Amino acid sequence: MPFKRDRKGNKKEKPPAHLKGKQIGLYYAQKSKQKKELQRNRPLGAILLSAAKKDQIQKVLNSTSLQNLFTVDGGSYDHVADSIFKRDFLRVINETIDEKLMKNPSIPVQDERLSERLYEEYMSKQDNVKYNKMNKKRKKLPSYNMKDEILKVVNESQIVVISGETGCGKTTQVAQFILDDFIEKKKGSECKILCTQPRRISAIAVAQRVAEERAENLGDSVGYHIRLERRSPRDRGSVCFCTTGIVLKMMENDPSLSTISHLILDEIHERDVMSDFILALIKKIITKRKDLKIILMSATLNSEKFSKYYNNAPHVNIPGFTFPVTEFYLEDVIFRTGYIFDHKKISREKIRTYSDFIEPHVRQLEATKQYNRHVCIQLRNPECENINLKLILELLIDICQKEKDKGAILIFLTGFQDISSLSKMISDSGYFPPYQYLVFPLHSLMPTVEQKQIFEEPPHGMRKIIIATNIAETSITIDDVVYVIDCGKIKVTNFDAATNSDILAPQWVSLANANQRRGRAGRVKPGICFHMYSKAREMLLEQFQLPEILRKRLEDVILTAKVLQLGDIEPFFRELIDSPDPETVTLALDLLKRLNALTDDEKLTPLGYHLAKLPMAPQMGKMILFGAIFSCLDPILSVAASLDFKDPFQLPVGKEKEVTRMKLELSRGIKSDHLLFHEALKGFEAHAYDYRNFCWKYFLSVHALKQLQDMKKQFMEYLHEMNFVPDSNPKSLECNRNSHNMSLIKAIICAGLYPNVAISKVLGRAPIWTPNMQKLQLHPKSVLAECKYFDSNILVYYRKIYSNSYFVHDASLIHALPVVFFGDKFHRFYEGDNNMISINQNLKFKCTESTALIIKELRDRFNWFLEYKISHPGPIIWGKNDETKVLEVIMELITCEEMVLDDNAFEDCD
DNA sequence: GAGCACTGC
Repeated sequence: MPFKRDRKGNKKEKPPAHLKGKQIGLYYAQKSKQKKELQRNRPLGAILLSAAKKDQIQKVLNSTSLQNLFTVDGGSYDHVADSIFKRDFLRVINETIDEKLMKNPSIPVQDERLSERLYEEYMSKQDNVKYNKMNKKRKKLPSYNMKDEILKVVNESQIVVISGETGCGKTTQVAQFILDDFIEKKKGSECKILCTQPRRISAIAVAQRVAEERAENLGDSVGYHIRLERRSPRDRGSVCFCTTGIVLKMMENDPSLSTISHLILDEIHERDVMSDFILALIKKIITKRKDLKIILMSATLNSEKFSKYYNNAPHVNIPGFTFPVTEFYLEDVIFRTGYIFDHKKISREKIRTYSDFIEPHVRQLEATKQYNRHVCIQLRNPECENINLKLILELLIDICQKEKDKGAILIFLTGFQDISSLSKMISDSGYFPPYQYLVFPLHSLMPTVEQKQIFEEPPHGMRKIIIATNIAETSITIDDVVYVIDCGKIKVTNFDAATNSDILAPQWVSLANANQRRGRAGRVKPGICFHMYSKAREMLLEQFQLPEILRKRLEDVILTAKVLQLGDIEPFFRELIDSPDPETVTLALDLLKRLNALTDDEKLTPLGYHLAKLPMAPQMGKMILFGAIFSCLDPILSVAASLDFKDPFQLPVGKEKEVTRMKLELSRGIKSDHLLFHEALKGFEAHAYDYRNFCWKYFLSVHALKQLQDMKKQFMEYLHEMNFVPDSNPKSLECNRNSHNMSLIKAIICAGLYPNVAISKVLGRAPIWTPNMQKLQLHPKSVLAECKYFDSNILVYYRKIYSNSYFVHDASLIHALPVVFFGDKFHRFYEGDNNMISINQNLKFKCTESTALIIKELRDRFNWFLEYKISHPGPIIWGKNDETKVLEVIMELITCEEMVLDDNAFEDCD
């Protein structure tokens, strides 16, 4: 065979002599495609079971009679023993929400004595000094002037849209107007208001503020309810501020919100999935509950859209009040700083597109002589549209030297890298000595987000500079900001149905974002905002960011819809304000069917029913159910909570290397980010008295760990309520018989995360690939990224996001058997003389015929058992009867495999 | 030799 050598000197096959020019290229393309195909088809390894082991398994299989317990009967579930589970499950799959609403009418509460008492209490408060002092402040709010108009509209119609900008006071006042009106009319007992907020902190903060205005403590007429935390107000004559998710969960049991008189949905312009979802549910509810009042509150910009959605519901607009903020654009910044942009090589086409866009604007500037020639030349350079940290630094220096007001400066950037670089540039520049400037990088991963200092007034003679992501747009509010520098970009994850993956990319902000950023400069006095984009660019900005429902995977949303008994998904999605892409819907339905959460005709399975009830992504739900069955819950709860909420590690600027080192130390050589999360929580929970030192040492967020610990408890309560565990303590012995078995825990992680499997072609080497040979990279934050040698070629992961390339953010190295036992679509086949098995066609393993048969039987037996257990929830009783024998065999195989392969790995290393 | 928007049950 003819060879030639490639650039690296390796032998390379020559193309046939008759091929010329382009054909040679095509020949090589074909070759590489074939090579990829070959790799795709290559088995990942061999599965070996000794004859003695097989004998032992066969004995267990012969001695148990589990298959008699369960026969599938075409969806009627007659075989399922009568139980609470069966009753609830059948109701959810067979009844529609409309039928449920009919059965659940509201009972108006009229308690004259209570109303009288509430009235007396309210009247006596009118002389309260503190109350009156607060009232004076309230009366200055723009919304206060519109009290009568708001009450009139709310009285006259079932649905009202109230719009107003920040500072108008709608969030704190509207609920109080309604409540006080009821009380004054001696109808206080008939009023029970629920008011939603999109974020946890705002629910608490608003409740505290309102209680203060009423000169009361939380728990009287005002309370809050967020996940894992609540201060309920009195039952009647009250307002409860809660997160949107809480209301959605309430509706699972009581879709008509039968005890509520008023539902206020605040900040609906943010268009998060949950509030969009509730908006659609309201349409169904209002026809059955004519007495329920709905008040929708949004920013002014898109309030019309909501009014139209409800058949032109009446709309009240409240003028806002903030201090004026002067706006400047890139033109002004270039003028001020005299900055000169570099010239970078870009394609001719991009130059032309840019020039078509900017030329009319620059010509106009030239004609009006608003700016000098320099500005016009610079604007014509396409480079001026990229984020330029040097220019931002020069602007910052200019502000500090020339502007008289010494208020705080807030800079919006897109991500960790930029924030970190700009912080370094600021301290290296020499213009910002630490005794005059307090510089705070602000990012969800940075420890500064938990520092009080950011909110406080700086010491005399010092000035705050905050460099933040969009976290400072809504989540974190710093009052004394006077200058805002807005880079004009924002990072957003979009789900891409074509590649079935999330894409994280910077894009231009929407006008709504830009307004919000600008508004951050005018909270206490007049401010200045610098937008780092031209007036021409502003003309092209979208009004709003894409609503979340168009950017997300839809598995969770579909499960929620199912458990709310909304029937077929597509008709319901069509009723939403914006309907998601059908392709994304299909992908989500397919995955739910593969997880065995939905049947082929889109009905919830018993497993799906449990997954829908659990407050987490379905993969994590499956994981904790398996953790309960295999009695290794505590570690699995830690993993599930961390993956579903957030990993507790922080990343201080400039400490990247050290964080990596400490993570490796904590992971003790186990190649799994998931087990690292478990170690973090284990350490935190073990150091009851000096957890702060532990957290400090390993760069862990105390706040995040506490919340994760609470989530574990909550998950346990759900499992207990579902009757999968005997009590609700995550640490209880019955639930943790096997919690020391790391191989088992990794196998259960695999059971939850499957089909998110990645493989490396060469044992122990990066790069890694999807089974369909898409190239992946381990994210540098993963402990596996540092790993020089893998002792297996299979790993499972939860998050895969495309940014510069496809990054796997968290991973665990696992061996073959967990995939073989817990993966779907098991096949046995021959390749030549070799007996093979495959999972989902794309993960192949060699093995003998008898091994394949015995594994298949074990798998079938386990799946029977699983299906039985899921539809007959009850704690597993170990060692007493047949049911645990199959589990024990599987566990033993999984554990042995790891030990054998570890030895092989050592030999390979030598 | 790498790099990580933000919420929520």
